[in-house]
Amino acid sequence: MTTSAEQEGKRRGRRPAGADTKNALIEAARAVFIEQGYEGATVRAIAKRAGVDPAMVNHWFGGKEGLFGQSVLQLPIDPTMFANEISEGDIDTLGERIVRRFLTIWDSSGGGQFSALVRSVASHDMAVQGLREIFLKQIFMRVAAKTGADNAMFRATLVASQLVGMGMVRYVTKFEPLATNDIDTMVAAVGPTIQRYFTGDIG
Amino acid sequence: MTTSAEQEGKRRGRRPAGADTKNALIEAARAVFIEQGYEGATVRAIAKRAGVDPAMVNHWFGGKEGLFGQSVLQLPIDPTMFANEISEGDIDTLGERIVRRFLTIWDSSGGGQFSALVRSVASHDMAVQGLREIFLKQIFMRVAAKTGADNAMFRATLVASQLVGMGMVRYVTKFEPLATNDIDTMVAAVGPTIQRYFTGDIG
DNA sequence: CAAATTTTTCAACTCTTGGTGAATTAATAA
DNA sequence: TTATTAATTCACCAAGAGTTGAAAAATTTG
Repeated sequence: MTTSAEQEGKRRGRRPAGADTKNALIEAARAVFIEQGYEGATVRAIAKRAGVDPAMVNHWFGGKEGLFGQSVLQLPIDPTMFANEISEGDIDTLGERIVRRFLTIWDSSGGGQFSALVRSVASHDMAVQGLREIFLKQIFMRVAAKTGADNAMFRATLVASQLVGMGMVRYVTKFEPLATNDIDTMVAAVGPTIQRYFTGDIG
Repeated sequence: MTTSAEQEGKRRGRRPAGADTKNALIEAARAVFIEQGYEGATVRAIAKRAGVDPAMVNHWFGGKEGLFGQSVLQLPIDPTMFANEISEGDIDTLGERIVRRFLTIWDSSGGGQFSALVRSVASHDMAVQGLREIFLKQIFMRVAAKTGADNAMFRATLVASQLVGMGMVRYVTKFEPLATNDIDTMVAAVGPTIQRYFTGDIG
């Protein structure tokens, strides 16, 4: 009965306004990259999920690579703000504050955003450079410096290792009960570890 | 001058014996999967590296998937043996023993094997199930049970989080100085964390 | 030796990939 | 209104993917 041209949403030409294709693509890309990784995710699958033609990826982002950078590689935090927030306050509760802040941020996306970042790092070398820059130099290194302890860089990497690992187990592999334990429980368990890495005796 | 049939090493038919194609493929697969990830690694590239025809992958492993399982997903340790080794000895140095053992094992492949596993987990859901089974239930859970502490499963996941994180930073993102610090230094820094997760107060 | 089997290469097939350019339609400017 | 610009879809391409089946050569078996 219906010709292919009659079907709603398949007409050619510019859309009747209000349709934010760019954002739709970014959200779809996040989801698909999370589920499939960089290589596994296809431009076609992303476009389909966004309800848009695959050619739009090229039009708006210059290609798959560009879309990747504009979706997954965008952190949900402002590094400088993060560093400042956790720096101010009692130095003895620094570890607890960081763990709480870390989990609050990543929990808000159900862990998907964290998964995506790990996938990026695993399948895409360029992401590693970005992470090092942001996490280490802009955040942990800055915090470690404020404590005045020696071996600031080593301490920063130790902190990163525990936080990244906690994220892996909670968001990626989802080992129970760590994956669903409430934040307070996690703070009590992991906070002291971070605290020691920053201000304690590490050998 | 030379016809294609004259060139050495390109004749058809069975090879002059002694050529262990299967193993050559497994080793090549490990290398390429490590460097490229599952999707990024091509059967052709693996075969070329092994000096063998791509069709051999199908012949010996039934396809790319099979080769993946027989190469990367093989852990370089025997879980039961590992659990026993670290269980025996002074319970107060349990943490140190685990860190030392963990690093010794994965350092031996230059970290590549660990990277590959992470890549698998990130791009291949089936690997997660395998990891949970092996790491948690067969190793850490068993050890945690021996200590007689409460919350054995929570403790096991905490241990896993710190070890996985250490592996991520040392082998995957390679943040310095943690990436190249010698094992003794790492044991001194991280050992106490593991020890506390197993036998200490975690909230 | 002859027959059967195993191992290997080769060529080709099909499917999917990311990307391109023209055509089409809506929105906007003159 | 008319002309211009922006947004979207479509059909198609070249490259590369994993896989397949037949042919060829070495080995093993009878």
